[in-house]
Amino acid sequence: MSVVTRFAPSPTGFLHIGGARTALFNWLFTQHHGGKFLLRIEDTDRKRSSQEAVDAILDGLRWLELGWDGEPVYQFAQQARHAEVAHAMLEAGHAYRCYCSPDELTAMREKAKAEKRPIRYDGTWRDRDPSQAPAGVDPVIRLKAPQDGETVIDDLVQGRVTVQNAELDDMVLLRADGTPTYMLSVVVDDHDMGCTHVIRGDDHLNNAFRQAQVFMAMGWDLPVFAHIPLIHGADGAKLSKRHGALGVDAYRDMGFLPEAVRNYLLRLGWGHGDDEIISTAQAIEWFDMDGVGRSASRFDMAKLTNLNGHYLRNTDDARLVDLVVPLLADAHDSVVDEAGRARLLAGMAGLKERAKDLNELAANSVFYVRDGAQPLNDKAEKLLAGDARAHLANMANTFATLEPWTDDALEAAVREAAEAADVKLGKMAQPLRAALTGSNASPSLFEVMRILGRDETLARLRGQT
RNA sequence: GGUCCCAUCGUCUAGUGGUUAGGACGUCAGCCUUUCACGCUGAAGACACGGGUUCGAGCCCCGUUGGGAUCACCA
Repeated sequence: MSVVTRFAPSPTGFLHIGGARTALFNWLFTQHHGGKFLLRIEDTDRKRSSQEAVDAILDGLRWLELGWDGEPVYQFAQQARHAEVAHAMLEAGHAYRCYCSPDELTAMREKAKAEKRPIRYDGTWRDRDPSQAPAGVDPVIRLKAPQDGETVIDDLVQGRVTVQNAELDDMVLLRADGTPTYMLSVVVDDHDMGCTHVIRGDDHLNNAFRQAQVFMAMGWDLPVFAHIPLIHGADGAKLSKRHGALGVDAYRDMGFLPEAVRNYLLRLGWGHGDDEIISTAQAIEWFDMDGVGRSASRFDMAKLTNLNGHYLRNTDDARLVDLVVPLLADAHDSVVDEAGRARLLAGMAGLKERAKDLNELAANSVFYVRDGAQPLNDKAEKLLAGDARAHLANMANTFATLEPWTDDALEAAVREAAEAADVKLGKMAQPLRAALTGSNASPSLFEVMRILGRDETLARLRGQT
């Protein structure tokens, strides 16, 4: 039997990091087993669903490179089918009409709460004859759930979980207005889509029991469930916007690479021995549910950042240039021309060693693409205080006739000058760096000068004197 | 509150009855070095607690404590 999984977000907001991990696990699971990864948009809550959210989720999945099979299924469009199943259950005696008003139900709950009894529907209409129905009340259809025995879920992550049927009440399948509830829709859609595995957040574990009852009432095969633990914020509390429950687009904007985010999310709650850096191909080969832990994990921005730095350093220079050029234009007001692009490409190896994310990479790259005297940051300003500018002028004269224009020759010239002036190399090099890059930190000074070329180097040095 | 789930360094985890409890991120120290990074070396740092079972328990059982999820005509 071929594996079919689905990712089923509600389009009520962006694709947050927890949803992204759920999608990743579903995707990896199907890639590993050679199955199909389907997408279902659970848009039955018309008030909270929006097309913008659908787009954001799709964009997020695309950015993470988690491709799905076929067209997304929109749950709202399946309404008639869901209602049909509810009526079939009614016919078969697995469901019944309930005429309780919302007020009555509220009163029922209040009473149960006051008496410290479990809060659940008391089955008022379960065995009552429909002839006793009050006039003018549209009934809901409730599941006629088994009252004795227990329901068992053999969960791939949580193990065998059992709940007494007496703990479960008769949930609503079809509302008074004839629309299906989520609990019904999920089951029907999972069945109709042929899902063999349902991999989702463990906030759904409790729902699984009632959903299992619907599957059984319809005589359908139960999918294999895998409820994966939720991701918490750094403080251990539920993920909130303050610490990571951002949309994946926010991580893209923070300059993270999709492969770094995937690797991080994979290791959050899943392990394979001591392995940390895991390529997507390797992940597909290794991934399975038995490696998934059962406890919630905390989101750690520092580790994501570290991983991102690793992937950045191992990314092809040309791809990084392509990623950085738009950032230079947008955030640094520097439109990159052909010459700038060539410098960027030449300097990228040195640049990428020093950045943790694309934004930092772009910021550190600006000096390569902005011609002329560089604006100085505070530390660069200090480096050029005192007699430093005089050294600059001397060095410029030396460089004017230096041959060949190579890292080694450049370094030799600067070392010689430092010796002649009887100062340490740093004393000579740092002011040069400040003038050339506008900063106190940069890639190798000699590499910078080589890439900038003689004319630009001289222009920048003389521009500061 | 009922039900369900969870519990190894600050964080992510390895560990399935016998280990000096391992790795990674982070932290600290040092090396490298023209700066900043990278890299390298080293250090500190954990089995929540209490009972069992066993020759022996981080691993098995029970309880306690702590955390989480869920209890709608939302999804």
